[in-house]
Order: sequence, then C-alpha cells, then structure tokens
Amino acid sequence: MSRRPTSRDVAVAAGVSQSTVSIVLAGKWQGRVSVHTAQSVREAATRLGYRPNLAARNLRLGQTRTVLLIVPTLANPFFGAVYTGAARIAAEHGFSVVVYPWPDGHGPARGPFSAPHEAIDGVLASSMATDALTDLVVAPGQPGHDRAGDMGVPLVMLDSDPAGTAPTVNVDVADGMRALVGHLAGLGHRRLWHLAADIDAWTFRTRARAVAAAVAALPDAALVRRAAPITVDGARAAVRRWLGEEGRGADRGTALLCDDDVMAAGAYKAARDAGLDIPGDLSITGFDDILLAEALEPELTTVRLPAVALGERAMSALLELLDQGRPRGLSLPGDLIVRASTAPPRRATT
Amino acid sequence: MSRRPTSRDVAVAAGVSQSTVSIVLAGKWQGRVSVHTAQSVREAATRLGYRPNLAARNLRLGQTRTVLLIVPTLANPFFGAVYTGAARIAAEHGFSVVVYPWPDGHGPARGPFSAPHEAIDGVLASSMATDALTDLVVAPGQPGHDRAGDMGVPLVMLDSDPAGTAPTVNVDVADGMRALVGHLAGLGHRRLWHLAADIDAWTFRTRARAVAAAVAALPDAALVRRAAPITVDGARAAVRRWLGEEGRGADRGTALLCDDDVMAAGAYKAARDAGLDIPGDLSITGFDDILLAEALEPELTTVRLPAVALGERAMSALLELLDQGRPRGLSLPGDLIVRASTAPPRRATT
DNA sequence: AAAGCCTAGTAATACGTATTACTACCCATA
DNA sequence: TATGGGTAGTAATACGTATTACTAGGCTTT
Repeated sequence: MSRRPTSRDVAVAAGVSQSTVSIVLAGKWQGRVSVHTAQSVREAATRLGYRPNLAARNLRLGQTRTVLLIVPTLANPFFGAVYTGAARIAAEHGFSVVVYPWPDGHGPARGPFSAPHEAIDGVLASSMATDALTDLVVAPGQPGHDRAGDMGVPLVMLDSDPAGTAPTVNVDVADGMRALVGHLAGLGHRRLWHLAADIDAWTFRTRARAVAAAVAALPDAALVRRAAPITVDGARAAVRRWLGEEGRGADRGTALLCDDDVMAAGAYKAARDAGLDIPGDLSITGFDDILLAEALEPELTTVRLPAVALGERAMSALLELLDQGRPRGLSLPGDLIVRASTAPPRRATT
Repeated sequence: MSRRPTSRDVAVAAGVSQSTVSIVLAGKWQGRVSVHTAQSVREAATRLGYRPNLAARNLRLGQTRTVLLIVPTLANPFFGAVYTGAARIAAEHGFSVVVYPWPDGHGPARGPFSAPHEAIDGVLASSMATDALTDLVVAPGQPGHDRAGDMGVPLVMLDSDPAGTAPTVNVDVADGMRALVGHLAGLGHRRLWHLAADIDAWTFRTRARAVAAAVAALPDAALVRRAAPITVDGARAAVRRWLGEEGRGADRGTALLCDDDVMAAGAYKAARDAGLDIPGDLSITGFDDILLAEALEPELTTVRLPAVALGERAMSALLELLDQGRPRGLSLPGDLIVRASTAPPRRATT
C-alpha cells in the first residue's frame, strides 16, 4: 500500500477508533483516553509516518490558518522585510504566511486571477493599485465589487489608501517626503526635481502631493515633476532625457527627489552619464532605504521605512479582524537617513 | 444569511440539484445539461456571489494545483526571478506558485516547520542546505528521513546537490567560477582571494571547489580563502579584517572573488575604507548578477545566472514528476559579464 | 407495438478530519 | 441490590465538492 496513511490507518494499527486517534493527536485526550492508549496511538502514527491531510482538516474546521501576503514584486527586498514582520506575528498565533507576487506589479490584474486566495483565511496586500484590490476580493462585474472587504476573506491593506473599506496599515510617506524636502531646503536648494513613479497607487500619489505641498510652502522655490517606471533602466532613461532637454540652462534642478531607491540608482547612472558630480552638481534622494541605498556611491540619502514593523502591525490587524474585531488603521513614521548624496548646491540659486 | 453560499445554495436558487451545479460550473455540461438550465445555474451563481470552497475541492480531488517554492530569503531578488519563471510555466498548466521564505535562510530548520506544505501538490526548493530539505519532506526522526522525496509531496531541487534523491535543476556554478578565474588570470592576476559564503550548501561548496581547482591549474598562482556571511555588513567586516592583517605585504591578493553580488558590495565598502581603488588596487568580482551589480560604482564584473530559466525548467520538471514521469536533472550555463570592477593588477606579481 | 436510444437531469457517495453525543463498564455509595 | 458517577472509549455525523451510476420520459427504428 503506497497510499498515504490516514487517521483511520493509524486507528487500525493502534487498535482504536479513528476518533480516538484524532483526539490523541490533537492533544485533547486529558481525562478521555488512558495514558497507555494515547502512547500506542502516537507510536502507531509515528511508525506509519502519518501526517494529517490539510485539505480535510481545513474543510472540517472551516479555516486554514494561512494568510496570503500579496506584494507587487519580489525584485524589491522591501517586501521581504514586510514578510519577515508578518511571519513573526503569524507564527505566534499558529498561522503561516505565504507570499504571492502580483502578476502585474503594482497594477490591476490582467486576465484571470489564479492565486489560491480561497484556501486562506485572510489577505494582506501591500502597495497595490486600488483596482487590483477590488479584483482580488471580488471578481469584477460581480455584486460586491464596490464593497471590497465585505465579501470574501478579510483583508488588510498596507501602504494603501486609508479611505478604502479595508483597514490600512501605512507608512507616513507624506511626512517622509516632507522631511526630504525640508532637508534639501535647509541645504539651500530651491530648484527641485521630482522623479515620480508612473504607477497609479495611493502610496505614489501621496508622495507626489506631499512633495508639491512642501515645495509650495517654501518661498521662492520651484518644482518640476516627471514620471518614470520603477526600474533602474526606466529611471535612467527618464533622467537622461530630462537632463538633455533642460539640463543646460540655469533652470536645471539642483536636487532630485526620487520616488524610491531603485529609481535613485538609475538617476545616479544618468547623472554620471551626463558628467555630473553627486552631490556637487546634483543632490539625489531615494525612498525606502533598501540594501541598495548604502551600496551606492556616494551612499544615498533616503527615508527608511519601518518595513518589518509594517508587516507586524498589519498581521496583528488581520488577526484582530479574523477575531471579529474592528482594527483601526494606523500610520507608522519613517526616518530621514542623511548620507552622502545630498549637499548644498554648488551655486546658490537665490 | 451571511454564511458564504455553497453549491447547494446555488442549486436551490436555480431549482436544480447540486450535481448539476457542479457539472455546469466545471464546464462539463456539454450534452448533459440543457443550454437553458446551464444559463440559469450560472446566473444564480453570479447572483449569490458563489465561489467554490477550495478546501472541499482539494479534499475531493486529492490535489490543490498549488506548488510551494521555498527560498532562503526574499532579500535577494535572484529568487524573485526564479519565481517569475516558475510561475509562468505553472500558469500554463493551471497551477499556482506560492513562495515560502525559509525561516532560517539557507540553513536547516530550527523548531517546528510551520509552512503549509501539506496543502500543496509539490515543492520547489532552491539553494538550501541539505539538512533543511530532508526536514522539509519528512520530519526528522521518522522513517523515510533518509529518503527525502520518496514520501510526502514530489520535490524538485534548484541549485542543489545533484547526488540527492530528488531531481535537480542547477546552474553550472563551477563553470561560472572557472570563467571568473580565467578572466582574472587573463588580466594577469596571480594572487587571488576568495571571499566564500559561510553556508554549508551545495552551491557554495561547489563554488569554493571550482575556484580552488581553477587556481591550482594555473602555474605560479596562489589562492587564499575566507568565509563570511552573505550580507553587506558581514562581507565588509571580513574584508576589513583581511586587509588589516595581510593587506600590507606583497602577499595581498590583487583580485577578490566574492561568492555573490551582495558580498561584493560589502567588499567594495571595505576596499574604499582601506583607501584602495577598484579596480586599480583590487579587482572584485561577484556572482548572480542581481540589480545591485550594475548599480555599484564601478559596475561589477560577475556571472549572470539564468534565474528565470531556472524557475521555468524546475517547474517543468516538477510537473513531469507530478505526471508520474522521471525528469532528468539538468544544469544551465551562466554568463560571464565583464564590467568595470576588474582590470590588470597595477604591479605584476610575477 | 415493442425495443432501443437519446436527452436531461438526479441520487448517492467518497474524500479525511474534528467533534458531539452516546455507551459500556467499573466502582462506590445508599 | 439498586443508583449514581466517573472512566475510557466509540459511533455517527458534517464540512462542500466532484463524479459515478442511475432514471424518467420522449423519440426513433424495425
């Protein structure tokens, strides 16, 4: 018999009923089964190499104790840190976390959604476009599509629009951007460029608005924004064009705020290609503080996001949600990390 | 009734039996159900917002059409690329891939293994220590522990020891290292250092052996090896000590081979700390060709691993295994990518 | 008209587990 | 001897699906 052993096989081997096996292996046999019998059941289970069938258990219990963490990409280690935090809290409560990289990055789903999102008890979704999330929870075109989170499994969103129906655990990206602008302004920069991610997600919209507001609040400061893909090459090409078109005049920005560290790496390349010194000719800032930030030369001034804490708090919120609670959304602060990629502009513009 | 609707609810709503619902929604109703009835079943399902319970389906079918990809870490984007390849092939066959970052990196498990590895049809495991894999498939101390892959779910290993019982899909890391040594030797280097990962996994043992053999085959060449953690800081500290102890004499290596790109980033830092020019005073090489390699300044000479292809081939092998086939292990070549971090040694040592 | 076939479904069942309700037995007490 | 209570288990059941075997009724063929 090469068939995988079931609890009934164990029962036969131990000379007891299947119920007894279940009770013993669940550890709930105190006062219901004799020590001797319990021992022989465990022995039989070990001997047969029995492991419970999770599909059956899930069906019976109506839960899987598994949570799906949806991330836009695995190319950015930021989400690995989010996972770490979520997994730690989950483990404390007997839950597992499994990662599902969204097929289309930050964007909405194209084609059928194939993730096993029904065999799970809840979903954590990070930094996704809004459309993607409603598609996730309820198939488009079906009733409830406008009520994401009311149907399907409980959902907690990370780094997403707090105005949605699902609880959100956020990084205060607006404050982070304000800190960067404040830092640059303090150094004397007045002509700022913002290289924005070309993704319609809350987190990026918020960054753009925060930068605009912060610069607007400065006297005699100017801001120009351009969009680019969140890749080294995409950012590099965008900045190269930018410098080619406007780089000659006195109009050129003296500081470049990038929407994330990966884009900053591309900006470094483009600046070097154009013969600009960093930070002498151009100060550059990132966002996230991933590994890359410190590896760049000069080391990148950026905002460190509490990725691990983000994962922890999100998981806690989801557990509360599973427990019929009503978690409040919250927002964690980031930290301005000043390194070597920012300096006073060589020639003051005031 | 806020209970989630079942196929029986749909049946009642459509005025048919549950079997009919199941048949219609599975799309197998050709010639068994009238067009009119099929239509009303689908309409009822949509109206109720019915979605099948996967636990029940999995139990009934005895399969989940889900594969677990176990990776040592999400901090290294290499594994994101492996995922991409695996997911593509899986999707073509109606499978989903879910990622499980091993709690202890490349190493064996500590404490109970909490991954949902039973609710899946197969496992892909990448770059893990051997002990970790046997623990995964069969709990330690149980029969079959020495026959990983014979019990439990089918397993395909990536970047792992081909001598194991599970089929392996590998990168030819030995050839990659030989190419790097050959490149450096061609530039005139004779005193080589190898900064090795302090992990007891096949992939790193193989790299070390390949470097040793390649250097041994060179006339009048010398090699020194040290181990370090696979982190920027770990590598940086190791190289700092190394340069401090041996860096003064003529004994110092003129080229430093690092076991992966992340370690190379740490080596950059240490070299800069010591006032060494790269590649003038010290050539440095990496391995993997992750994003970081091109972002470093100077850009890193490394070996590009076909991560996406690796994931694709591994998934294909697993599907074959699930189909009762006997896939042969295979090994994909890497590509030497020469960038700016390697150059002839400033003063020849011969 | 009898026999067979096609159409359009349905009833019954099994997957493997966890749990609830029950029972048989033994012993102590009245 | 009857009653009650504790001990050590077991029988039965439900979770929701997919599938197999079956049936009722109408139609065609000989």
